[in-house]
Amino acid sequence: MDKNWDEWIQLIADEYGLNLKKDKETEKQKRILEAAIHIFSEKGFEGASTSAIAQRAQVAEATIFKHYRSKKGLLLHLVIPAISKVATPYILRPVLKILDQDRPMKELFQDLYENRIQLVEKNWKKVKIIVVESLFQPELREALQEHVARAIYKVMSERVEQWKEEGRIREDLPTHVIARSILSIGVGYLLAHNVFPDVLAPGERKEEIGWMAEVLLYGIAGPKEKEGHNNPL
Amino acid sequence: MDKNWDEWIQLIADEYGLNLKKDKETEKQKRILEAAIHIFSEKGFEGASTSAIAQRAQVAEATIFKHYRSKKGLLLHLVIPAISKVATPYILRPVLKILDQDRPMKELFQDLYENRIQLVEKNWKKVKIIVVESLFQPELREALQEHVARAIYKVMSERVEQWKEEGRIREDLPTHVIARSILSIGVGYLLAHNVFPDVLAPGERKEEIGWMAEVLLYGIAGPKEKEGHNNPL
DNA sequence: TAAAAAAGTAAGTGATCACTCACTTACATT
DNA sequence: AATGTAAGTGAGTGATCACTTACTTTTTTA
Repeated sequence: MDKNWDEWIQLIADEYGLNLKKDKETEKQKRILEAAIHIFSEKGFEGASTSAIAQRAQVAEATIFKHYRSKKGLLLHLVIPAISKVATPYILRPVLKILDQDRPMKELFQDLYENRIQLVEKNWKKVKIIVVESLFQPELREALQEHVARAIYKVMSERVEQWKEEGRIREDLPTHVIARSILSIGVGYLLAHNVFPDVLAPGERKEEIGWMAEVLLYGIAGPKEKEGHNNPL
Repeated sequence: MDKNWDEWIQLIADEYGLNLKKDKETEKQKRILEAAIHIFSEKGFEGASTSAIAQRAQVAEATIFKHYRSKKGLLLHLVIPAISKVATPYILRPVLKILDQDRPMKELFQDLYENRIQLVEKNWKKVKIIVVESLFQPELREALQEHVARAIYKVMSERVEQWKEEGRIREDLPTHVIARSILSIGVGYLLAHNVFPDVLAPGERKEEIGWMAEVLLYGIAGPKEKEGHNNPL
């Protein structure tokens, strides 16, 4: 969340007429945003038509353009505030609170996964829009990479290195590998449950999350395979 | 790859006029397919226009419709054969060959990741099209889930259960959790490298894959955390 | 080699797209 | 109560969309 981020947002805001302080939102504006989230996430940005959004929001099509200037302006009005929030203290605090507790790592990762999975699933439509659209709009992808991925990585790697010193995490693994592994296990769960349910995701959530933390910390190797392993113990 | 799959393909083939045996492909047909892969993967299905594809393929727009009937027919002509192949002996054999070797698990997973990551990266454009479009086209998603995800899961779970008996994999973890963990680590690498490069993916591939297998098998916990763990040894 | 079939295309088609314009309505300010 | 401003809209606009038709060229077949 450096200065470039704010500058970049201001550029986008000027170009697409975002009002960054959204205190004064009309009833109809709220309906438009809700409809846009629904239809963008269901059809994708290009597949969604402004007339369909207007119809769902029960407003005239012209009203959309009055407030958001263009279809892309409408998209960014949904996406930019959401992205901004992610690296924000408000969203990041629960993570820090969890990570900085002096408890067994397993409980800690369970809480972390529980917390972030809830957050993603509650905002699944927006997340889907952001992820898909970042595949096609380079500026969005760069913003996500530079300001969200980097911020998350920073928080994670700080903790990882501290844990290494305390002997709670293996010292022989590169920090970026550990950070990516933590994320991979979580993303894998989300993909399995939200994109291909029923196949890779049969269990209860609480229990599943327990297994995730278990695998992350102790791996899947059985006794036969562990014999030869250079255990740091 | 059961009977329903073949029936489903036949239905789609009839509706969209796919010729499932693509022995007789014209020079121009190849150019159209190449152009379609390029433009679909860059702009998405809805964002791609048939005129742009025709232009890139250096053919008249009508030629596309002569061969593929509709835009969606063109998409499915790319996507269905690719999906069909995945659960096919030709594509699956290398996996079985790797998994059924009597070698240390770590070497085995390294080879598995190496092999599959190469396959995905070589076909990255097609993979991107299939993944994104399956988010928006329910029939495509169901086909992927029913026939690819299930097939992969079957192969994986058979091996996992065998390994459990041999003591090479922990017996206390549910099979689906192990299968998903193996996939998650691989998918995490692919996402990091192909969607957000430069941030989570700084190392050499060979080395990275080594770390992936290491984490998968032995976890990230340090000596302090391992003390209390119910090690199956 | 003549006829049939397939490949290929130029020039359209109506439908739908994002977006604008001219205008009315609602509301806050003084 | 008058006035300025923002909210909201019906009826368009040209551009572009996927797709068709009527036709020519190339290849295959008998």
